[in-house]
Amino acid sequence: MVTDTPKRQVTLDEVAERAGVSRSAASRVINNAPHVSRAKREAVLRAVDDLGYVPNATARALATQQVGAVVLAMSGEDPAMFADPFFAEVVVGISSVLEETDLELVLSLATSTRGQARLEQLLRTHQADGVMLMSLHGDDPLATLANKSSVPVVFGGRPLTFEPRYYVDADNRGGARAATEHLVATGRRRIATITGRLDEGAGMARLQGFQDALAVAGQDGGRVAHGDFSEDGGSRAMDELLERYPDLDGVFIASDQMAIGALRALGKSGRSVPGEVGIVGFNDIATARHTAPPLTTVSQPINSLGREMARMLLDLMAGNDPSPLILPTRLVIRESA
Amino acid sequence: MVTDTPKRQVTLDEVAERAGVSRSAASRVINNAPHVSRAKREAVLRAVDDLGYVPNATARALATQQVGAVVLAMSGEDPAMFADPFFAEVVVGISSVLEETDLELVLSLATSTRGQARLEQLLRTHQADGVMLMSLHGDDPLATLANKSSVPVVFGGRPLTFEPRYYVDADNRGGARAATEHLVATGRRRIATITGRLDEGAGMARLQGFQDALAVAGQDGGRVAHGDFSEDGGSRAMDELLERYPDLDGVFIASDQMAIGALRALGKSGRSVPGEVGIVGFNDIATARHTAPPLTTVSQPINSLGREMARMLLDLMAGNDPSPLILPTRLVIRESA
DNA sequence: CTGAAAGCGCTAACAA
DNA sequence: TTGTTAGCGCTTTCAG
Repeated sequence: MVTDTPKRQVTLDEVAERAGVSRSAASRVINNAPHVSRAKREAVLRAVDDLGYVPNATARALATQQVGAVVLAMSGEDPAMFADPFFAEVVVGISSVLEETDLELVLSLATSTRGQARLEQLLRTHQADGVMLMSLHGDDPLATLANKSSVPVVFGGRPLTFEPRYYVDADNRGGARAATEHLVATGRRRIATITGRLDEGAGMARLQGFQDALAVAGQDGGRVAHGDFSEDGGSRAMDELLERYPDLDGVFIASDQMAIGALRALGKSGRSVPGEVGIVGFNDIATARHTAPPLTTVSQPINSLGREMARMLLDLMAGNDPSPLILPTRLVIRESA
Repeated sequence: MVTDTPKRQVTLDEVAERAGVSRSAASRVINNAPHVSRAKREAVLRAVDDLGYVPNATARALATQQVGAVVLAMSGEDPAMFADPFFAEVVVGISSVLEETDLELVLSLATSTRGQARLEQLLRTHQADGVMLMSLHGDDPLATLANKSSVPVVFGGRPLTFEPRYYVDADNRGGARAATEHLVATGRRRIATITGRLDEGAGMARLQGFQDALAVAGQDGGRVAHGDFSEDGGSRAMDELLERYPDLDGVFIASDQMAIGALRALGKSGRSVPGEVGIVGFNDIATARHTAPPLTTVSQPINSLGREMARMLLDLMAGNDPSPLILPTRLVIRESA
């Protein structure tokens, strides 16, 4: 027979009474603070056990002014974007470090204005002990808000408009440079790029990396078409590129999704990959291994990104002053370039 | 100039004082309860505005005994499994309905024993007003625990060991049946299956659907190999199938990931798809459109699954008694069968 | 319609 | 090492 969970909550007072000690003594035991005699400590523990006492987190939060939760907030107009496996992986990373603590993870996908307002409120009302902010677009008001918030905030990725004090980012620029250098090294001479959204830090950084590499190689970095990270966007951008630069022989594409779209467009135009044009993507999504041909791409340490964000936040909450982090990316060479 | 967020929290008392009313009156206004004169109401609202008052959620929670949060818990031994886009999509669905309410979403990935313990505690201590539970394996102790929990619980998918009172599930059995019927209808006569984990409801249901279809068609439903939903598992299972039934001409595979592995194994063995053997997968993951050949598969309404789980939970929390839901699946015919 | 007062369950000075 | 005493900020009877 399992002890049935009692309907009403067992309070600390009841435990104290049962154990024959004061409430504060009981409290000390629960939080294993010092200044409790061994005898009393054991009595309390026994009472806890008998009664099935479990501390009330809310009451504790009210008393300590600490919520016991951190929030991961992502803003953006399109709810569907969160379905990106990228986020799932980040969450797994974060979760794995939080699991070692007593903090809960609350997820806030702020898409609608309503959602944004809630997030804003969350930041103002100390409903969380810390905040992780991801994927801020353009001049997201959230960024400013977060900055003047009194709770610790760490950014995942860097917004365009300012450099946050605390952030962890992937080396997008370096990854893009490596990707482009690979194109150069394999003999491509008329290289173009399809960018991501340029109102996002990652989109811009990848464009810069592309240009860095071509500048160093002494090649023309002017062949650029704008995409939006989506498959269709990639396809459209590729069409545009093909029309403007029919003789291009290499393309660095700022996301694998776009690269998949581009592959389609390339196929329609009758170009062979990697024969006539080599392409390299970014992100190393699962599908990248199954396209035809398999995609050469840049892999990000997504899980680590989440992990490090969480660690940094914890550090911050502990009163330390951690340094920002930039995580290395890695070129994964497959067959498309 | 933006009003600076004051460091200390503005309390209701301060608002009341500023507005020249009692605290209870102020409280009523905030929660727009009746019995407040128009004049007072406006005075309070003005004070709120002037002071930048925002209610303290924790205090409110303590007073009302309502946390203002629901948790989405997923248990399972492998942290990586949460990286599955499936979960991301479910979360998006849930989030979209929660956004209309004032509830926060806390995410609990209980992988380690530590994590499980925390979840357990969460359930016992009323740290949430409701719980959504997903992907329970075998005889997960969580299931029992959740069942005798005093907070409303809705299941995503059905565990094997018992039929929960409240759940929303996809029609796995029906989907598998449709998939298999398609194989039959396209002339396959020696059809096998690769199952998922059979200690999961979905895995078992898909096997049953397979058998249903073959029984109706009067064919042999005995060609089965066991997989674990993973790509490698699918590949291994396909090898096994090929060895045992070299003449098979169709395979229903309980997940696209496994189907991808199977495709690889089939290629190695020199079989053509769909020429010599037709295959159909399950889930319609993004990659399914890009395999060679593109995968015929069963699509689940994942977003709706999340959505309906949230709705059902809300309903439950409102004191109603909703009926379980089974969401239809849909066969997506591409080129692999 | 209005306000006083009694909690919600826990923590943390402070005094003993 | 102990226990007493105030709170934390909000809600909610219950009289008026």
